[in-house]
Amino acid sequence: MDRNGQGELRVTLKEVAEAAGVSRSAVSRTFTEGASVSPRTREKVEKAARALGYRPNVLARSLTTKRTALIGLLSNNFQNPAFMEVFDLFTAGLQERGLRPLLVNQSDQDRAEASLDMLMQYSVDGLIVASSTLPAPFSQALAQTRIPVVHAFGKPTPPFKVNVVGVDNIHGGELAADLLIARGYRSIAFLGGPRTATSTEDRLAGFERRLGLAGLAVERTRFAETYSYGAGQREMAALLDQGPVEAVFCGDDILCMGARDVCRDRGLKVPQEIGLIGFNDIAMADWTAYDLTTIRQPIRDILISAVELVVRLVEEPGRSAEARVFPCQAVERGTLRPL
Amino acid sequence: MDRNGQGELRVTLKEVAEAAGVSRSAVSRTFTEGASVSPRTREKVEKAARALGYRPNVLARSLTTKRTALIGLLSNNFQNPAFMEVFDLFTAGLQERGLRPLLVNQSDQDRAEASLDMLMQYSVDGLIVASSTLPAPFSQALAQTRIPVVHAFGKPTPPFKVNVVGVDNIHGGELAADLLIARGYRSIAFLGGPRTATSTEDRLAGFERRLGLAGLAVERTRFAETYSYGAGQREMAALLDQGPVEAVFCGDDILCMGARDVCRDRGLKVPQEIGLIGFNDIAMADWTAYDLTTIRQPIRDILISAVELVVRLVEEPGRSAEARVFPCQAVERGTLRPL
DNA sequence: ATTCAAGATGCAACCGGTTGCAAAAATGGA
DNA sequence: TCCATTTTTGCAACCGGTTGCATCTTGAAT
Repeated sequence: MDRNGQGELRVTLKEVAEAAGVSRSAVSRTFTEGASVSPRTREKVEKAARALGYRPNVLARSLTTKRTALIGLLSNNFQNPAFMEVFDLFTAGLQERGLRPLLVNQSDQDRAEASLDMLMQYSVDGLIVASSTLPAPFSQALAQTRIPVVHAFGKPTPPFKVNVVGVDNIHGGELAADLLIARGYRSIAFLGGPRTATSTEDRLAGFERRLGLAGLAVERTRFAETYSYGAGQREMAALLDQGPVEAVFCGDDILCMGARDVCRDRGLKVPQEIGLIGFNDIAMADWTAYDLTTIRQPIRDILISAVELVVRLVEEPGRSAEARVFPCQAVERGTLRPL
Repeated sequence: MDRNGQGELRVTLKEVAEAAGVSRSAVSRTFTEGASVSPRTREKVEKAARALGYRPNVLARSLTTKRTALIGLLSNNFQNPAFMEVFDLFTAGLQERGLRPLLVNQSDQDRAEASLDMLMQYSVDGLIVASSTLPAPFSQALAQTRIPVVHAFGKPTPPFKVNVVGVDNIHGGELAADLLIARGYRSIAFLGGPRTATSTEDRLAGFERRLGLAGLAVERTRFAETYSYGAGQREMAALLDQGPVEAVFCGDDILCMGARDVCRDRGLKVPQEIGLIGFNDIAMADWTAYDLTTIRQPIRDILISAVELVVRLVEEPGRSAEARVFPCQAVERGTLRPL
């Protein structure tokens, strides 16, 4: 008795039917969009339901409808405060559409198939993976299951096997290079995120290419193993220890904030003595202690679009994969010297 | 056909039973802990299951077991980057126990009963509310449903009707006062979070009481309407505009960071010209740009305990409500002048 | 008043599992 | 080897809903 603390209190379809003096089907139909019920029956049912405090059990329903309205939300960036924005937009976007986010914390890389397993067990209707660096075994396993997936912040790379919404990181890297070139920086370093992430590769590739066109080269590169403040500090310290540079392009704002703080600690004036440029334009980039010049990624657009896409995929399973890419944009604040 | 993109691929109990040449019950039993199955049957079933890629449908199971292993996670702090820590610990803690977090973004205050409705519809086993300021209609509605609830970061106040795990905010306020008194500050202001939050009240109450014992009083108080950097900036600016103070106790680290930055912008040296003390000791408090002296709230302990408590409540529904309170602790960094 | 199509209703089967119960099989002791 | 126990197994009912189909109403048109 009363195993789950709700026990006898949980009102079911049957009880409402009895109270209203109609069949169970009638009750069910009252609560399903577009079903055929006479106003009089509906009236009776609704009254009884209200009186009893009836709430349809979505999970039982899902058994026959094959829809749970559950959307998996998988991320490995739980250390990154910037991701709060991502979660906020995601959950809000899903809720607006009557969907529910089932969160998966994939911070420890190994348990990938366990995560997938559980997502399947809960019959999520769709899955959004929010992570630039999607572990390889994952995409494979993912392809096995026929769950609609959209990879937010992923790389849109033909042939499009998996749905992606993100930005053109190569272009982002180019924008950063343009800015540094315009300001006359010549001795330039790159401090990126995880080396394996395609986003890191692309940002660096675009950056190098544009620098190359201007007859410049990246003088030194370092890669942080995670997107975290501490990692940014460590790599920046190491970078400076290897010798001076005029400017550094950080592959992520959080890294850039760490970097900026080691400059601060060492008495290196930004932007007078060293220039810094980040990537993302997270909310904190605007904080006056940092005031980061950075390459903006339209996070909001990406997330809204990702939610919209996953919903569409659920409704239209045959749909072929699609890539949606948004433009980056330079936003100038105070970490680069003026012209 | 193939409505949800998984379609015929989804393997069911029945198919496994047929493949293994046993009854459906046998299959069910091999997948339920502690059921009676002979090694030989289990072997056959497991083989068939593996071959077919069978995954039990947790939702169908929940129909009879009355357990979904879904734990609601409700918060209204989606703007606060500090909450990333909270989410990380929560999701990790739940996952460890084979539970799943169903996220609810309660940022817009009004839709409280809608959120509850949906939590009931999904038959969550339990609910964790992570928010110091639990909207009033909420606690009432919550009491109606018999869902086990633990209110993390809430106020443990007798008679304990609802489970709470948090800290003694009064004591926290006292610690802050002690620190300021010891450093000889005399003209002191308070910059708190939402006025309605009991946590704010308590921190201020403890703070004032201890100041009073030392013959001091809080000179000015201001309340931010949200826990955000921007709100901290605004209130600090307003506070300074009202006239100078020697030190300010911020009811939250995020507010304190905003406050510190308006000092920085106005050329007010911290801690030489003004002292600042925060509350929480979030990860960012340690960032060298801020280096906040603050009152530490043992977030990790609170969250681990909250998860553990909700699990216990699910297992033992009759259990009477409990309050778990952890101690605060002063952590001294660089925003208060030395002795 | 009669006819007929459209709409409303209930029955019963089903979704993918679990579980009480009784029968069947395995085990062990004498 | 035989009998009493214990374990294993399958049957069938159930969890809380949905839905195809056949039957019954209803209302409009004639």
